[in-house]
Amino acid sequence: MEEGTSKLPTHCTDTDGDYAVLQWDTREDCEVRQILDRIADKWSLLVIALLDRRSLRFTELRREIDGISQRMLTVTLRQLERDGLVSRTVHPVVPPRVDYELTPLGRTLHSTIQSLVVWTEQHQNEIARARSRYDIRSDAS
Amino acid sequence: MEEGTSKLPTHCTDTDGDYAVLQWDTREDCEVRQILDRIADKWSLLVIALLDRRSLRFTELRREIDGISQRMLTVTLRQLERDGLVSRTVHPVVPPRVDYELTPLGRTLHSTIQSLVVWTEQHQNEIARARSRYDIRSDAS
DNA sequence: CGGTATCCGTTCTGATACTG
DNA sequence: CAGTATCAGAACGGATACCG
Repeated sequence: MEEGTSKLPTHCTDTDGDYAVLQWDTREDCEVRQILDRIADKWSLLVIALLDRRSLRFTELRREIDGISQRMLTVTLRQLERDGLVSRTVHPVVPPRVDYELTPLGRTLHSTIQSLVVWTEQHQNEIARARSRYDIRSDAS
Repeated sequence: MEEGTSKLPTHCTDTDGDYAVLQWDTREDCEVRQILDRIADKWSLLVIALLDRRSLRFTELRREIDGISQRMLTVTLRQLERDGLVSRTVHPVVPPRVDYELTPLGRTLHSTIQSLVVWTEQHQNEIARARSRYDIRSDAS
């Protein structure tokens, strides 16, 4: 199961100048690239960000994430569960109750995601201005 | 242009317990959601991460990002340029030379993106194990 | 309530051909 | 070299119907 053809060095840490440089695997099928695609997903990001602090039920998540369909929430939660980032707890009651919460691994990711969200909130006006500038220039062309 | 129907509070910072809680706009057309979709994009993430330290030419970026098509690199770079995250410099020489580099705004985003990449690298094995566990359970069902 | 299964339009993306 | 334009196939994602 360990690779035979030098598969998966995945990244190497290198020193260039006076600080560490991260050089990741350039291959498309690289593990890191695949995982990034998953967690940087439109819906995954929101689910992880919302599962801060307390567990949420399926319907609560759906209500919080405007625009998500039942199908996409299910798909997203299954992926996150598969990746060990979210845990799913079924309470055997009627009507059914299912709680989702971050696993310890998921919680370590949460802070990084949160800083991405915070960055976006703090810079949204700057980005909006940049877009206006760009669009005006394009119109003038 | 300022909203008339209480548009765009976009997020409010709230205190609950002993630390700040971020509650963002749940609306789908919210600015933050749109921007997150852009920067958390599969290719954008990689471009921003690669543009650390030095500017890169179009072809250099294409070589570094395995699997990206010319079209998608162009599209991605235009979006990042529009958002004011990447600057495009055309050198009037033959053959043409175009350099891309992070703007100051882009550089502030870079560190956040980088920590996402680092998180992924550090936890890829843990995720791979979680996936195996999940897949084995599913097979057994 | 919390799903699954299916259908089907839209969107994304790569391949290809062409250009300044 | 660094693109643009076009097109077709694949993937995404919503709507709907149904189930434990």
